[in-house]
Amino acid sequence: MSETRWLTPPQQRDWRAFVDGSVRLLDVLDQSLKSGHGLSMAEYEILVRLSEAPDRKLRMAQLAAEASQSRSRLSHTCTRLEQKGLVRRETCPSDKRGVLAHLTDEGFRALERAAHDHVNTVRDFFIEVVEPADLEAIGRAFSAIIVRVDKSR
Amino acid sequence: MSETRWLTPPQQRDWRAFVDGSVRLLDVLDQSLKSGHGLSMAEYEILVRLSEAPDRKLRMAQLAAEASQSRSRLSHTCTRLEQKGLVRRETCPSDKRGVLAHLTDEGFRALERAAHDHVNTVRDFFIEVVEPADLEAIGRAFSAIIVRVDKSR
DNA sequence: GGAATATGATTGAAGGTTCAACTATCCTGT
DNA sequence: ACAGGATAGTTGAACCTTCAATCATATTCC
Repeated sequence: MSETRWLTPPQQRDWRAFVDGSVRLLDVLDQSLKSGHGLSMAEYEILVRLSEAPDRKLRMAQLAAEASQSRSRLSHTCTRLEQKGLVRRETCPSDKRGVLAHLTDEGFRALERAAHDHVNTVRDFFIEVVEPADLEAIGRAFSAIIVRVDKSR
Repeated sequence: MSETRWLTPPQQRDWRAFVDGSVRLLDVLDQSLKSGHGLSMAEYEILVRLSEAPDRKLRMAQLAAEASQSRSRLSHTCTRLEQKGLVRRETCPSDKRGVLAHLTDEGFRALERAAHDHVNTVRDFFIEVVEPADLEAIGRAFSAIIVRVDKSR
């Protein structure tokens, strides 16, 4: 059994700030979306990705990857979004195993409304609070983390 | 109804990198803790805070605040941790409404074991991947976010 | 061509989180 | 002293996520 190599105190401070801060920030965003528009952040992310896809359609697997969700979770969430009328599913013509999720017009309008408030919350609790140079650092750092995590799968 | 002030493209890029990256990173940590030690990250955080508290005891409300959890969630989680024998609860002598959670010796040992692996995962997927200067930026940024979020409550 | 295997997606059950309602104790002002 | 209100924590139900099993279609390879 190898010795544990602890983080240095500054590393530990920074790491903890991230863990606590990100949990709180994502909580604020989730609550604000939910109370204002009845959407969770996970649902919102799905709608965003669909809205940007060509024809507002995406295969389930790709949507899951883009929204950082498991396929199972996406299936359940899509079922709920479908019941709300925001998304519809159809079988993929080129691969009959596949399913295309697509954003309905109602879904698009719901997203437009939610996005307005959401962006303001992101501004108030993130963009305005963080120095521009630190924001860039965050972009760099987390892009690298995404690469690292995806490499490990 | 006011116009939506969208983020600039670089702001949007950085923001999305953070959302995606942090979800994936926290997922990796959660899974690694769960598969290796049967603990969720939320449970781990609770054990850490308790281990650092004087006498390894903390009031529920303070523990909830330090672990960025709701009181309700903490209650449920403590019930599970108690069933595993890692935590015990006792009524607070100075305020009979209050409850003190305290880490058992078994809980402390479980934490020691989990921490060893956890720190290595944090190293592999975070510390080693992020430039030192960017790490400092993250510390600064999220400390400011914590202040901002807590101010809004 | 067809058996074996891989991939895409869904399902149900188990486990965890949130929300609102509730109990109990403590504090405040009169 | 005590009514009213605030604070601490728990609870159960509804909701969401995870996990393992399943079904169907596609691909590989002999």
